[in-house]
Amino acid sequence: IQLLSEHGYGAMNLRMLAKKVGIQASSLYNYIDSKQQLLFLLCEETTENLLVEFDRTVNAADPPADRLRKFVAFHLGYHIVNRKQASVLQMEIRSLTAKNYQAVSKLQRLYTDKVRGIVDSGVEIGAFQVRDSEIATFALLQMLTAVTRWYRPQGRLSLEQLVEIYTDLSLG
Amino acid sequence: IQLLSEHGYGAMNLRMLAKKVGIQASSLYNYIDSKQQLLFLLCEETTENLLVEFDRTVNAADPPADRLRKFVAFHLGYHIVNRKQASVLQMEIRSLTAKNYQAVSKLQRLYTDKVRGIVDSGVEIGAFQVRDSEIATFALLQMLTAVTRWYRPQGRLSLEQLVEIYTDLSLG
Amino acid sequence: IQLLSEHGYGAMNLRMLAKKVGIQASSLYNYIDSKQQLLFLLCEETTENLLVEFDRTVNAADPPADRLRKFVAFHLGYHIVNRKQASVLQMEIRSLTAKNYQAVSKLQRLYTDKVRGIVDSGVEIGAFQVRDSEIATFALLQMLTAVTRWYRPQGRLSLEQLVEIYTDLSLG
Amino acid sequence: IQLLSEHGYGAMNLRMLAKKVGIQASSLYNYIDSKQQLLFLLCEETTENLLVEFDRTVNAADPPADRLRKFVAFHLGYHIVNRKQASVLQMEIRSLTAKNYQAVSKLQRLYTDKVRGIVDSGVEIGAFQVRDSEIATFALLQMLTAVTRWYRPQGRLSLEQLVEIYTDLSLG
DNA sequence: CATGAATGAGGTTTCATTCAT
DNA sequence: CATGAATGAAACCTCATTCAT
Repeated sequence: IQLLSEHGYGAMNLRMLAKKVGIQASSLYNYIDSKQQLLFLLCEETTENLLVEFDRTVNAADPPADRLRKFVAFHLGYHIVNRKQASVLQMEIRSLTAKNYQAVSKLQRLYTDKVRGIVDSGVEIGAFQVRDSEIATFALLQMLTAVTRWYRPQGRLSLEQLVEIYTDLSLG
Repeated sequence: IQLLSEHGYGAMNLRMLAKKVGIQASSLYNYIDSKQQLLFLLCEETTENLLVEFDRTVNAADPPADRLRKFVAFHLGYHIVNRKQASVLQMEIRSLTAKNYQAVSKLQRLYTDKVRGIVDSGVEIGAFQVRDSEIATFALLQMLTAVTRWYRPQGRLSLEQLVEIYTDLSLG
Repeated sequence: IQLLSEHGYGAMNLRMLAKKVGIQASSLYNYIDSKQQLLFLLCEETTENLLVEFDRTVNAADPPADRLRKFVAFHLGYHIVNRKQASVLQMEIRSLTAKNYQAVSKLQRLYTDKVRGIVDSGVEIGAFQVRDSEIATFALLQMLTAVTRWYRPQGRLSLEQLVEIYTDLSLG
Repeated sequence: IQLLSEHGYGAMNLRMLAKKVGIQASSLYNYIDSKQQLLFLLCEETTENLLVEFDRTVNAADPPADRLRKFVAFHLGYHIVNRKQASVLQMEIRSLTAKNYQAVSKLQRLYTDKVRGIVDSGVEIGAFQVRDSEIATFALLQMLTAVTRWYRPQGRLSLEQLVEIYTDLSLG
C-alpha cells in the first residue's frame, strides 16, 4: 500500500516491493499470482472493509441528520487514518483489468448507494434541502474523500477539529 | 491529452501517441524533447490557462458572494468542457519529475490562493460563515473539480442545471 | 531454422538468435511480433512451399507409377536439401499455439491428401496393390520424411543413389 | 511419461508433475536427482525394455522371413501399446545432456543392429532383395515407429489388422 | 520533418532446485 | 517422506530514446 500510494501501480515495480519485504522478487510469487492480482486484492479488500465499517458505524435507525453526522465522522476518520490505502483505491483502480475494475466498481457503487440513502431519507422528511440528491451525494463524498490529497499528520488541525469543520460543511 | 487521460502517463507509450497523430514514434522527437517534458508542458499550460481564465472571469471588484457565484460557474464549466485536460492535470502531476512537479505545484498554489481570497473576503465582511477558511477552500475546490470523475456528456443534467446545483451547494 | 533445428523451440532463446544475426535481442522485435509468431511463420512458409513445389513437380496427368517415382524423388530430395527446415516442421509444430497448430496442420493435411491421391489412383487402375491406402500413404510419407533424422552430407550415398533406393522401397 | 509426451521436456515443469502425483514439487526430489535424470532414466529404461522384449520375441534360430514377421508384429504392437513412452523416447532424447544422449543412443544402436541383422540374413540367403540394407533397415524402422505419430485408440483398424497391413508393406 | 532500425535498461514472470522444519 | 518458502538465473517482451539517412 505504501509503495503503491507513493509511486502508483505503473511506477512501482515488484523488485521494490520485494526489497521492502526483504525477499527476492521471484519469491513474491509464493504469495501472489501477479502484480495485477495484488492490486485487485488490495482494492477489493479495502472497499469491502469500508462497507463493513460503514454498517458497523452508521445506525440505520437513527434520524437522517444523525446518520449524516456519523457518516461524516466515520468517512473522514477512515480516510485520514487509512489515507494511503484510500488513495490507492482512488488513484489506482484505473490500472485494474476491465474485469477486475468492474468487480471493484460494483462494490464502490454499493457504498455510494448507502450514502445516497442517507441524503434521500433526509430529503424525504424535510431535514435536508438539496436540488439534486445524486449530485449532492457525489459532491459530499468527493469533498470528504479528497482529504487524502492534502492531509499530513502533524498538521495544524486535529482529527476532531477536522470532523467538526467537515460536518459543518456537509450539513451546509 | 486524450491518451493520457485514458491510460495514464505510465501506461501511455509514445508509439500510441505516434499512431494517433499519424507519424512514427521517432518523429515525435521533432516536436518534444522527452515524454516527461510533454507531460510537463501539458500540465503547465493547462494550469496557466486556468489562471488566466479565472482572472478574465472573476472580477476582483465584485462583492464576495458574486465572485463566488462567478467562480463556481467558471470552474465547473471549465472542468466540464476541458474535463480530459483537467483530469490529466489532477491525476498525472504525480508522474512529473520532482523539479517539474514543483513548478506546476507552484502555479496550482496561485490558483488555490485566488479561491482562498474569495472565501476570506466573504468571511471578512460577514457574508460567509466558515469555521476554517483553508479547509473550506480545499473542500470547495475538490468538490467542484471532482466533476471530472463522473461527468458524462449526454447525461441527465445540462451545464446550466449543474451550475445551479453546485452554486447552491457551494453557498451552503 | 538452424537454431531451431539444433536446439528446439523451447531451448532456443531469442538472445541466441539475436547474437547469430548480430543485433540485440530487443531489436528482433522490429521484425517479429513474438517468438511464437516466428515459429508459426516458419512452419507456415515451409509447408506452403512444399505444396507449391509438389504441384510444380508432380504432373497430375502422368500415370500413377510415374507420379509416385517423381513424388519420391521430389519429397526425398526436398527433405535432404532442406533438412533443417523440414526437421523444424516435423519436431516443432507441437510448440505452436493451438490456433497456429491447426492452421499448419490443415496445410499439412492438404499435402498428405495429394500423396494419398497418387496411391489411390494407382490402386484404382491396378498398378499398386495395398491392403489399406490410408496406412500405406502414412507409411510411405513417414519412411521418406524420416530421412531428416539420419542424413548427413558427405555420407556414403549420393542423392541419386538414395532416390533409387527409396524408389525401390516405395514401389515395393 | 504422459506429461512428457503431451508437453515435451522443455514445456513440462516439475510442478505439473508434482500436481499429477499429488505432492509438492519439492517432494519430487525425494525420488529423483534432477529433471534431466528423470528423463534419462525414462529413456534408458524404455530402450532397455525394448531390447529385452525383442530378444524374448524374435527367435534368432528362425528363418529371416519369419523373424521379420515376428519383428514387425512385436515392434508395431509395442509402439502402439506403449505409444506415449515410445514417443517420448523419439522426441525427447534430444533434450538429454550430451553424455546421457550418448548412453541412450548407444542402446538404440544395439536395437537397430538387431533389426539390421534380420535384414542382412534375409539378403544373405536370398529371401529379401534390397539395394542397400542399411537404408532398408532405417526405412523399415521409421515406417513402423512412426505409428506413434498418428495412432489413436478406437481408430478404424484393430491391432491385428494393422499388423497385417504393416507386415505386407514391410515384406514389400 | 520523417523514418526504420537499433539499443539498453528494465519489467514481470517462470522454474529447477535448495533447505530447514 | 513431505512441505512451504526462498532463490537466482534466465526467459520473453516493452519502451523511451538515438541516429544515419
